Amino acid sequence: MTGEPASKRALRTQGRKTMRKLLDAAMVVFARRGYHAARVDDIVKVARTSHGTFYLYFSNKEDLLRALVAEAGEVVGALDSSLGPVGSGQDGWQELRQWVGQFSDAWQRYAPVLRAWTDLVMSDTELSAQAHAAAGGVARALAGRVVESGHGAGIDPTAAAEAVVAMLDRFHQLRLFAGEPVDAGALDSLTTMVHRGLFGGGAPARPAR
Amino acid sequence: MTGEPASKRALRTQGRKTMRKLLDAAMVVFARRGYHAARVDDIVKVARTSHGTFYLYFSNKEDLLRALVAEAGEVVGALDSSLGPVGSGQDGWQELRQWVGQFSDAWQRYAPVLRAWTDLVMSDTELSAQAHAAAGGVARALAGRVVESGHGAGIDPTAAAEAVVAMLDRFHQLRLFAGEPVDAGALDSLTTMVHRGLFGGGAPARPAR
Amino acid sequence: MTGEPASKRALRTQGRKTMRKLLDAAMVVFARRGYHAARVDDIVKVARTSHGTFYLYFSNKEDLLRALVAEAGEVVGALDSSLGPVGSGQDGWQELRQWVGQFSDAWQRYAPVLRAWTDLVMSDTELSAQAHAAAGGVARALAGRVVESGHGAGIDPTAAAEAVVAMLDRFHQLRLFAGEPVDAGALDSLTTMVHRGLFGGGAPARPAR
Amino acid sequence: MTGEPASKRALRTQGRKTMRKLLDAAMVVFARRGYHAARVDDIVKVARTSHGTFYLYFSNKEDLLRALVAEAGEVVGALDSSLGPVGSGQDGWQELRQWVGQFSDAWQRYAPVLRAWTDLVMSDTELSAQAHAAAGGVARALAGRVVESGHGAGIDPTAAAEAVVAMLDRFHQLRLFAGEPVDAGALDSLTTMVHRGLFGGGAPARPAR
DNA sequence: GATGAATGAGATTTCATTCAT
DNA sequence: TATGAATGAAATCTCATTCAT
Repeated sequence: MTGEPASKRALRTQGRKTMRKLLDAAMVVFARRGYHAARVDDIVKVARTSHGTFYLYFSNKEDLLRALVAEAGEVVGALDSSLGPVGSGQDGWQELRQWVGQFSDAWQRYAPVLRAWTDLVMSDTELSAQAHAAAGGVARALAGRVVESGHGAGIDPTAAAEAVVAMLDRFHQLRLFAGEPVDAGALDSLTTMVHRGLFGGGAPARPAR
Repeated sequence: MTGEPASKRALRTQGRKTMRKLLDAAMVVFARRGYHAARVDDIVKVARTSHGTFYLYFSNKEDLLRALVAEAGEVVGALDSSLGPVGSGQDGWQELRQWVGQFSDAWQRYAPVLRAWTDLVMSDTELSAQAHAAAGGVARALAGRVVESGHGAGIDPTAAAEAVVAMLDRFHQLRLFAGEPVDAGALDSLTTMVHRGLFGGGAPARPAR
Repeated sequence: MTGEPASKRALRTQGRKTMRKLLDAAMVVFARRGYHAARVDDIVKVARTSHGTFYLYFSNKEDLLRALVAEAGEVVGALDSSLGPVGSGQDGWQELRQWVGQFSDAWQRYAPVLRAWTDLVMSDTELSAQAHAAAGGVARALAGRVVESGHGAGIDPTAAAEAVVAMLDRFHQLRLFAGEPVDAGALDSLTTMVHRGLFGGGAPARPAR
Repeated sequence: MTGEPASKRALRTQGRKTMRKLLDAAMVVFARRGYHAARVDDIVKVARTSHGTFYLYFSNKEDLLRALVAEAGEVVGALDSSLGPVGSGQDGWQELRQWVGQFSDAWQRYAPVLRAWTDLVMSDTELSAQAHAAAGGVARALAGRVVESGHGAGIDPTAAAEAVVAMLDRFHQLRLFAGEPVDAGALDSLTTMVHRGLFGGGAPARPAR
């Protein structure tokens, strides 16, 4: 909280490499133990560097996590703009499905960061609002599509979109932290549920009628 | 790490009262600071008792949290059996809605416990599986109703039910920890979404046309 | 150190019984864990009584140990006067042997107390002098016999006698705390050594000459 | 209870110095208060270092004591091989006397360690056997000389040797902890006693006759 | 006489962070 | 740039002793 992260300094090639080693090591350790249980000692051991070096690049443990969250944020932020219009037909389902897949990929890639983040957020009331806001970015994109689709009658699109993001997030958390995979079939099911729930998607392959 | 003191001892009236005071105080403190930031010292101060007394009843902070989780579990467990058949019509929506409301009430009542629990689970890989299993109980009840309703075509009912529970859980988390209310309107929206998504619920009151 | 041992109070039959239970229980616990590691809790559990009762009879843990030591002291003190004149012949050996045997019996009977006592003495410089003085009583008796025997030329009888007591004490300690028995043969050997060393005892059965 | 930190790490010059400071400080504190009463806090104060530093080098108080015991063990172990053949004449007495003197020097040098060790052993049944085994090393050397001298008839050399070591040990303990010196005269007396008792030593300077 | 709940001083231990080299 | 020894605030936990019933 106090010091200055060295992030301000212009880094030479070697410096960048060391910083990268620390970030990667942190991912590994956060994956293993979460944020609180992760000791700076563990991180520098995995990075094969020293305590002193750590504080050359980050002002403290939280600073490092924020750097990782920022990295993750760039990838996750891409979700804001990658969802096209979602119709009630097969095309709409496909559109939604690819977006869900993208979300899942991003989540899995940064799972340790998200885990650590959740861990930190739980201890820091102030951060909770931020987290809500962050999820909000993605949710807004979705809410827009719901309104646009015209099938959101009787539904508060903001709340619904938030809920969908919450669902995707927590679903991945539960499955992955318990060591169970998030397979394509599960993502199909979630997609279908959301498609029907918010975009007027019909029962799939209800051929006759 | 062990955890056993008080559990073994048969408690008299006074003992029970003191234990209750500690559990309640912990709820308060966990709500304020989360699990990790909560110090045993804070808890005993709120409970107006002493450090030593704490360890008379719980072997450590985690032991106390587990006791609270067990209490919460009884209330949450009631949700397993409180969801009746859900049809695609208005009645079905009502049934689902009351269940969602019940979930929301339980969640809000034990919000601090759930927050603390999440906090702890994040640091303890072993517990993650347990948490998944616990959520599974409620999810199974829902999955059963989905299958029974016959509108789950193209959906893996287990995954979908899990996802709904995940959604309700995380949605409450996001809103409440950010200090925003979970109002009836939002619950209506979630209900509608799920009703359409899993139980063939139509657009509400789409009378004419 | 502070309070008043209730020992002052005149005890009724029931009171005596409870006190006895506590003393016996303490012997058991001291035997198992030594003085420092013995918790008052252990003692009252073995005695099937309560914390409060303990302090009704003893002002603290040390007080109880002193009571046990006093008991042991009566038995050990008998050694002061039970050693008759020790000649250089077979009779002298017999006299010495019976005294050594008596010492051994007393020691083994109060082994837990002696162990606890040693434990306490180690932590309390002030008590060390007392312990020395106590051992001195027995040693003086022995020193007297050495002088009297006329075979102590070139030997400081006080130091020698002290050393013999030290030897008997520590030898028992080493053997018994290590779980090995102190058999008659070993006592015979020690007796012979001392008999030759201080009382002019010859090689046994040096018949001729 | 584990015990490992510093042992693993390779120490630089500074590290060694700090460790030495801690070991020396512990000797001082153990001498003043014994093992149980010695607080880690006291040790670091004497060593003019910090609490945290202590745990950088030792995993706990017991670990430190074991390190000291190991050091003392090297010195004491030298006694195993420093006793030459002991005849029944003046030369034999001299040989024995120098060995006794060596024992006394070693003991006095490590008195605080031995005191602490005794203190710890009293609380830990498991360690008692170890202590017995350690004493055994020195005792075996002595037993060998007894057998070799041919004057051990009627004596179990192992028991006798053990007893002599026990005597030397406890005699020093009693005297030193009580603040009384172990003077040369006392050591002469003990030597004479053992020489006569186990090696056929005659009455000293019984010139005529 | 007896009980066991309550106390709180004090002991051990951890670990994020600083600093001298 | 890098190192790792040193720091010390804070956290956990124990247990002899007191006290209300």
